[in-house]
Amino acid sequence: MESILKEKIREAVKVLYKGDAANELIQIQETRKDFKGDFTLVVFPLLRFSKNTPEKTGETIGNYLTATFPAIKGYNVIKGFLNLEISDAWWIENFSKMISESNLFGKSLVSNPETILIEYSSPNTNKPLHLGHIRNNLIGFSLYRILSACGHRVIKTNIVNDRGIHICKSMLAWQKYGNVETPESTGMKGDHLVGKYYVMFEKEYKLQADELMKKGLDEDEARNSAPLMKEAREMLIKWEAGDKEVLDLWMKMNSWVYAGFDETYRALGVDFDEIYYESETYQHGKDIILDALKKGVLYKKDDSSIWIDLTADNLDNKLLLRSDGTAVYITQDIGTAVLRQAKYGFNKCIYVVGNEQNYHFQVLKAVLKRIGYKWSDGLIHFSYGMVELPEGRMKSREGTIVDADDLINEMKITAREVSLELGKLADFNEDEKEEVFRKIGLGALKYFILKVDPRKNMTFNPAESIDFNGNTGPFIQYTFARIKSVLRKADQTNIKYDNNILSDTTLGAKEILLIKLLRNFKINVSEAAEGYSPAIVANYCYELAREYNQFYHDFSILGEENPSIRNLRLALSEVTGRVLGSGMWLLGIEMPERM
RNA sequence: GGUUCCGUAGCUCAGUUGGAUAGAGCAUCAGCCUUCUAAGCUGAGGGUCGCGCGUUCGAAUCGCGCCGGAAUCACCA
Repeated sequence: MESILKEKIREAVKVLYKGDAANELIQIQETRKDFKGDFTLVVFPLLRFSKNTPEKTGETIGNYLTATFPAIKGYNVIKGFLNLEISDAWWIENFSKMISESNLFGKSLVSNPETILIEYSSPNTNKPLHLGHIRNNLIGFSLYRILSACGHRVIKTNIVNDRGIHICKSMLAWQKYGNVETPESTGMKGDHLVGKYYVMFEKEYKLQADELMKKGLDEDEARNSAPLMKEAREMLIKWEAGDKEVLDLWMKMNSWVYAGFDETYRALGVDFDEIYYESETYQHGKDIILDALKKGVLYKKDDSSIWIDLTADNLDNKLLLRSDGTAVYITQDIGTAVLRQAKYGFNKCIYVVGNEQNYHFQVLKAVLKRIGYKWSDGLIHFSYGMVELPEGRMKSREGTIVDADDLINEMKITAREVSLELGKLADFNEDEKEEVFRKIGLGALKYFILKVDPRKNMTFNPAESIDFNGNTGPFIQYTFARIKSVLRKADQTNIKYDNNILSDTTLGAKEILLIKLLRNFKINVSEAAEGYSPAIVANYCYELAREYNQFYHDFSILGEENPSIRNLRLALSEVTGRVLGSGMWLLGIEMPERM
């Protein structure tokens, strides 16, 4: 409609004022709720053609449009704003198309489909996943769905940080204090078991360092010479040298962790097409760096460490390989990126990684560019914000880390409590009930996190996250369940709706409002894709649910006497349900039929 | 100190190609279930959009300068 209107207005300017209005001068927007009308033309930019007052210009154009364009039934001018009123018949025709549409997002939204690789999750194998990972996973997975829905080819990948000194720490602690504990023997989830030993290492290590400081060493010396730290370093050297005993232990403990991660991923409903392991890609990164050194892009210091000078890019000199030849963090990212490009030939590679690593990704991009990879322009660091608690940042030292598994369980428990209290599922069996509780608990958690602009830091308030009223996932799920209930009842009473809404059906203001909102779905999805923001979809779903609830409250659907109006209302309900379901699906949120 | 990001109601957040009287939810107060699911709906109070200057017919939105907060600037990952 907007584009047709623009065309008509352009024509009006030509006929009325002999002017040629450029596209950006014709500003159409939806009329604000408190004014009469559907679409509004901002007339200020057109005054240069009319050479008249804003009011007079608005009236002249309004008259012209009403006379020549049947879809416009009237207009009013307030200050410099021309509010156009659209005929019911036009809305009905528009809505009728939506009813029969099978694909609500429209895969054809994008004219140039791209191959997009998306990396998210990126866990370390020494600790279980926490709240920060949850945000990361949810954003990454939702972006995958949104970009796919727009017609792109999207590959979900994960890079697992499975090597390094931090991994050795948990291995060493397990060896020393573990009493050969296993997930089976303890009943603990593997990632939690390994995490326990990582914490144990840090505790013992700190005791040793404190002891040495009492003996007069300064902090750095104490940290470096603590026996545990020395042992961990020796273990890393053995690992890099391929020591069988160390490798066996490493593989055993990592396999415990992976089993634990898989469980958490399954609970969250996220997955990957390909998982990369740092232990498999860092060597490739080293080769690339050594190769680039030969070409003279990099330089070697006297201690034989390898560096790149990025001062021309407004960055620093950056270390790429240590003096002992071992890899640093960025080494593996270089290797991984090259491997991925070779395999998939991506147009874009989106890294869903926290904003604390902004500098790292600037460097990564600059390094790849300097080495000569033109595709490095397609690397995008999707820098999402930190999750903080009401009392500040999560700190492992203070034990304020919110564990992912715990949180998911708590959400399910809360959902169970609330549901049982309301007692609407009396005829469900236990499994069916649990399934609903799961959907609601996870829906609440996912929506709570995804409704916030991903780029901003957010505060996670546990008390608010378990509130299922207002702007929450369960509110939207409830609206959906309510719609399903109406449709079931319609079915039982043999009231069928059909696609043919009579064009002379009278529309109420609320009904027009709903139609307008529904047709905005696609626009919101493509905006979410362009801006990499699931929050746009989340907030859209909320607005639609709220609007529908008002409509539901104000009007009877099944009780409506006039069959064509009843049919329209049923169709509105059905399409609203479909759009809510699709929108929430894009966020990875499941919708219960009843709750 | 350099770089990047952020600052909107008591709290959590929406709000951009600059547009009309800045919106929700939570919390507080007052109402609505004999009728399609009350996890809902209606109403009230609550704002110098951090501060100042500038650009413009028009600024929460753009520019500059302050103030406040976060992240980062490792031979850690």
